[in-house]
Formats: sequence, structure tokens, C-alpha cells
Amino acid sequence: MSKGEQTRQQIISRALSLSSELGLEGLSLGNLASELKLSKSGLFAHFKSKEALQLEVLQAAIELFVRDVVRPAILEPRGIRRVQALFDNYLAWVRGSGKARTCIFMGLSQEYDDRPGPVRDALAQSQQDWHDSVARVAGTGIATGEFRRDLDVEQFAFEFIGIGMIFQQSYKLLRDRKAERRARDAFAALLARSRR
Amino acid sequence: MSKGEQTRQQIISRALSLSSELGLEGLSLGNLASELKLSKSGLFAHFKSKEALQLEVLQAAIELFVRDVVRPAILEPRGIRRVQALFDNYLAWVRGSGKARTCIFMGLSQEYDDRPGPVRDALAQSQQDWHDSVARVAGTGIATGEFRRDLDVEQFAFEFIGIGMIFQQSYKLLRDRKAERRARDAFAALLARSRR
DNA sequence: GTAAAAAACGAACGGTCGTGCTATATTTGA
DNA sequence: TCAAATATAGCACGACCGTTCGTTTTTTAC
Repeated sequence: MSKGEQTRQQIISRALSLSSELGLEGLSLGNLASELKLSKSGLFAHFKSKEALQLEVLQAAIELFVRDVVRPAILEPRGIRRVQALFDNYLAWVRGSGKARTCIFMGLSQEYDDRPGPVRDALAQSQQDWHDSVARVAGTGIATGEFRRDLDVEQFAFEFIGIGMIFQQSYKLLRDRKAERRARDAFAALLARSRR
Repeated sequence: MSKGEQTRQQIISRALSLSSELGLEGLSLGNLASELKLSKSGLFAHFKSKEALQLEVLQAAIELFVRDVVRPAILEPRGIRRVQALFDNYLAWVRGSGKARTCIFMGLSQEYDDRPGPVRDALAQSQQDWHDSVARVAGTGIATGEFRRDLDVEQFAFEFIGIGMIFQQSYKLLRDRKAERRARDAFAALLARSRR
């Protein structure tokens, strides 16, 4: 990896964790540069525009999410085991793993839900993909016979993700120590309803 | 109402709808002033600081929420009827009523979940109050005998609000036309589980 | 109607924003 | 090793930020 590509990755990585706190609009190049001990113009030279950087940050977040949440779950056996793994990984992601203090996608969903542009489009696509992934995994539960044959897998995904969202609010904003327990209870109820 | 108080209210009202789109940090005094055809300094004279304005905007949002969501529900008879009314009003609020394009509280929850300060404190308190309100209303369902006596009303509130959050994402970001249907189905399932 | 009080304005401050441009420093490949 | 390519720095730009201050206009109260 060339020197340029290397700093490029560092920039995106640092920008990702900054964006988790401040959003992609709140992210500022000056701030980012000084944190990386780079000049603002030196940093800027790596990207055509701030928006281009934002898109790369979003892309990096998606790759991280797939790597840490989706892919490991798919290694589990089809059916409930896999659904449960997906939920566990999702909760762990929302809880945050050191550098990423908050789930960036939920913040961005709020930030861009009425701010048109390429960032919004990419974000919406990624969230749609996430819904689809959950639905697909739920589908394997039908295939194994663990879930009801008439289970609406998209409805399942809808509720699955909703639990993650309220978990984030309870855990991060309200600092509710029972948040994780509540999320797991809610998910258990969702599972129970889905069984045949 | 004096002239000053009158413009003050206009400022807060306009600031509220702007904040629903851009967040309380994204709100800028210059922008706000020009929308109201006021000079920036003339506008600023009404508030000691931007943060003071932010707090007033938050307060105004809370009052609106209580007026449109909580209070009308309490006019309904205790029990499931009241719970259902609360949910209906909540969905209508999230869907947005013309001027308020998005539910400001969900955006702010993301914006401030790791940004300490008075705004965060006031926001967290208001959201805690909202959880408590839902739980209290659910409690009336136990009192009427419609809900299980061992129902965990705080868990009920947790899931209730989670449905609202995923509804907002599906409706606003993903533009899913089935979003409302999904939210109502999820809520129906929650109700069913809560019945005795 | 007039004087006091309140409200709105205009200009300016020091900062930071994203973004160019030019020059210097560093890395790369033969 | 040395030239070409790349990476970074420095500086400046116009725009906007929140905030302050002194002046002017408008409202209020007698």
C-alpha cells in the first residue's frame, strides 16, 4: 500500500469515528486534519470534495457493519441460531466497540431523512439492504421449519430493527442499565411469535 | 401580548420547524433571521445565547408533543382505548403534521446522545418522561383488567416507542408505503401479548 | 402628544467553514 | 542515484458562524 493510500485510510477511519459522534455534516475538515496532525489542505487533497469524503466514510461504515454484524452471523447454521447470532451482533454493534461510540447509521438516518443528495441515497440503499438481510436470514428459519410458514419476513425485519433503535436510545441517551435486558426480552417475544 | 413577546414566539416556532430538519446544532441564527425577515442581531437580542434559544425550542417541542399526543389520549377512557389513542397520536406525530416534517425528538436523541450539556439533559429528561407516560397509560390497562396483571409496563413502553422509531425510519428515509401498516401490525402484536 | 422603554438594525469582531492555488517535501521506480 | 510522481504544507479566498455594541426606529404608557 502506497503512502498516499495509507494516510487516506487513516483519514477515513478517523472521520468515521468522528462522524459517529457529530454526524457527517458536523464533521469538519479542519477538526479532522488537526486530529490527524495534517494540514487541512493536505488532507483535502485526498478527496475531490467534502461530500466525496462523506460518501467514502459511509462506505467504510457499511463494510465494517457487514464484517462485524452480517458476515459472522452467516457462519452460524441456518434458522434460529443464525437469527439469534444476527441479533447478538447487532446489539453489540449498537452498544459500540470502543472507537465507534454510537451506531452511525441511526444518526445518519435522522440527519438525512429530509436532506436530498447522494449521501442520502447511499444511506437509504444501505438501510434497505440491511432490512433485506434480516428478512433473508429470517427466511432461513422458515426453511428449517422453526418459523411459521406464513411468517412475514419483512415485518420480522421491521420489528427486529426497531428493537435495535429503541435499545440505542435507552442505552445511550437515557443510560438505562436495563436497556439490554429489555431489548433481549423484546426479541425473545418476537422469536416466540414467529415460531410455528 | 407585547410586540416583543409576539416576535419571540414567531422565532421559536420557526426555529422549531427548522430544527426538525437540521437539528439544533445545524440551526443557524443567520438563516433563521433571514427566514423571518429579521436582522441577525435583532433576533439575537431576544435570547442570551444560542444555547438558550435551543433550550426554548426544545421546551416548545415538548409542549407541542404533550398537547397533540399525550393530552388528547388521556381524554379517552382508561385501558386499551387510551393506549390505542396514545399510539395513534404518536404515529400521527411521527408522520408529521405539515410544518414539523420529522419527529424532532428522534433526531435530537441521536444528535445529543454523546454531546454533554444542558440541552442533552433536558432532552433526556423529556424522553424519560415520555417513557413514563406510556408506562403509566399501560398501567391503566392493568387496572381495567384488560392487560395481564404481571405486565411489565416499562417493557411495554420500551417496545411501544421502538415501533415508533422504526416507523419513522421506514416512512421517512426508506419511503416504505407499507410502513404505517407494519407499525400497526407490530403494535397489534404487542397489545395481544399484553392482554390477559 | 410626548417622553420613556422596548425592539430592531447595521456594522464589526474573531473564528471556522470548504475550497482553490502554488510551492516544497517526500516517496517511488528505473 | 536521480528524475518523475506523489504527497503535504502554506496561504488566501469568500462565506458564514455566534456575539457585541451603539444607533435608530417603533411601541408603549401617561
